Amino acid sequence: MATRKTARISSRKEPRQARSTQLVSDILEAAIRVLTREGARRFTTARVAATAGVSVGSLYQYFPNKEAILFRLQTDEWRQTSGLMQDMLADPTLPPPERLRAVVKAFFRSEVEEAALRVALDDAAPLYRDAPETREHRRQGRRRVALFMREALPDLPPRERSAAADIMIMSMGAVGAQISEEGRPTAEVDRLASAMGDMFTAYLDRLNFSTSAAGRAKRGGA
Amino acid sequence: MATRKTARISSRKEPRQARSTQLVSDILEAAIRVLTREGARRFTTARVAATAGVSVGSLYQYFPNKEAILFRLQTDEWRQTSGLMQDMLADPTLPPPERLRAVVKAFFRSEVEEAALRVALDDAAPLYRDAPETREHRRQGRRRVALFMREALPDLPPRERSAAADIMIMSMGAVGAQISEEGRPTAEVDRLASAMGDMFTAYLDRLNFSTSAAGRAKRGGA
DNA sequence: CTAAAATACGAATGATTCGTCGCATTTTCG
DNA sequence: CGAAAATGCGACGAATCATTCGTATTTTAG
Repeated sequence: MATRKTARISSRKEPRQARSTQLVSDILEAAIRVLTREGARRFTTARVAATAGVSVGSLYQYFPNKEAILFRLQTDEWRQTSGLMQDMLADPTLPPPERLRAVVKAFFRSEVEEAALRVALDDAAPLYRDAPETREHRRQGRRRVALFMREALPDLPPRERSAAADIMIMSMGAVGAQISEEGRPTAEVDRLASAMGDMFTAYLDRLNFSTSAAGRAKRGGA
Repeated sequence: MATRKTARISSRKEPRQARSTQLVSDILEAAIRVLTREGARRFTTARVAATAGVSVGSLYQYFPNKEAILFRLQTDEWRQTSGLMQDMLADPTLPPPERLRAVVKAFFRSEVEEAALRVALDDAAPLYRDAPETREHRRQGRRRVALFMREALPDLPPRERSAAADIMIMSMGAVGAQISEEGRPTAEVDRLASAMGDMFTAYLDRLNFSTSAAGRAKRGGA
């Protein structure tokens, strides 16, 4: 087991002047450039600073360490899709399976959109994966899906329902890491998204069918 | 994009005497220990050598670089499950869906069995991911699944069939990275494996049903 | 305008790591 | 046995990096 030190990852100090605000956003922009163009292995504080046109010292004014920059990028990425997912999963005008399809499709699209960044962040994951903030993000994601599942699979016992949710989350979690080829045609991405959507809905339908059938049988219905 | 140098990963020289054969296996054993106990980040040649009770120089006699050790471990892991999968997927005595369930279950079990090692190898993946040998392994895996799919989804057009295969491979690929908590009870692992098996079979059934129904309709049948 | 606070700088530091090389020891084989 | 080949050793060179700290510059506020 890799015993990690559950490092603190929070901002060192908040930028107060316009100058420093600009500096921070320059650094973040540069960090993305470095990460996508050079990869996680070459993501060094010196390179980021140079790319941003700042000095390392300045960088360390606002980020306690390298992890913090990566974590910030990951957080931004996560926020960017998370809100969308939330809205889609809760949309009351669509039946649950349709919502799920929509979410899957949006997710594939967004993962492919910035494939290089996603892969690089993934490679760098060991650096920030165990941070408490990261855990919190995961927890929230699970909670949202769980809420959706209660609606999509109302008759399933909680234990099986959460297994179903876990499996789907797990499957989607693999997308970013594996779809990452550049220049992949949109049609192919959509085909894959559609396939995963089909798989999920087929699964949901079967779960609902078998439990409601069992329920009817128990209650003496046809 | 991370432009990598597609490093050569092959043995530097073959051990000829009993002494050196032992040395190599000592190194590999130590490598596993270091990787599982210390994690990918602390996996250094010095630590591996020390753990094995050998010198760095000796290590470099039989491995051209650090990647080679990791790659060798990954290959061994892969071989260990690959044969089993192959047999299960091709077993003619079971209907395809049952085979798939069996494979999924076996896969979950094996991933959890050595969770720490899998996760660490995953973290180290950037070091060997782009090696040609690794690509070859992936290619073979896909070919096997494709073969299975031709049997499980005979009526599906090839394009959709391969999308289905990709989605399932992708989903299973996520298991190792995400199921890794230690001390996870076997019951829970099996529940998850079972859920994924259910999902896959529900998907297969639906694909078969809809295409065979469409086929019947086209041919004028009921 | 001026003193204090905030911000920016980047050379220096200390730690880590990979991989090599010349030499010592052990094994093989005639 | 004895020479040649194989194996084993670990100090060392070279490179890379994260992070700090004393100083210089800019902004703010009185």
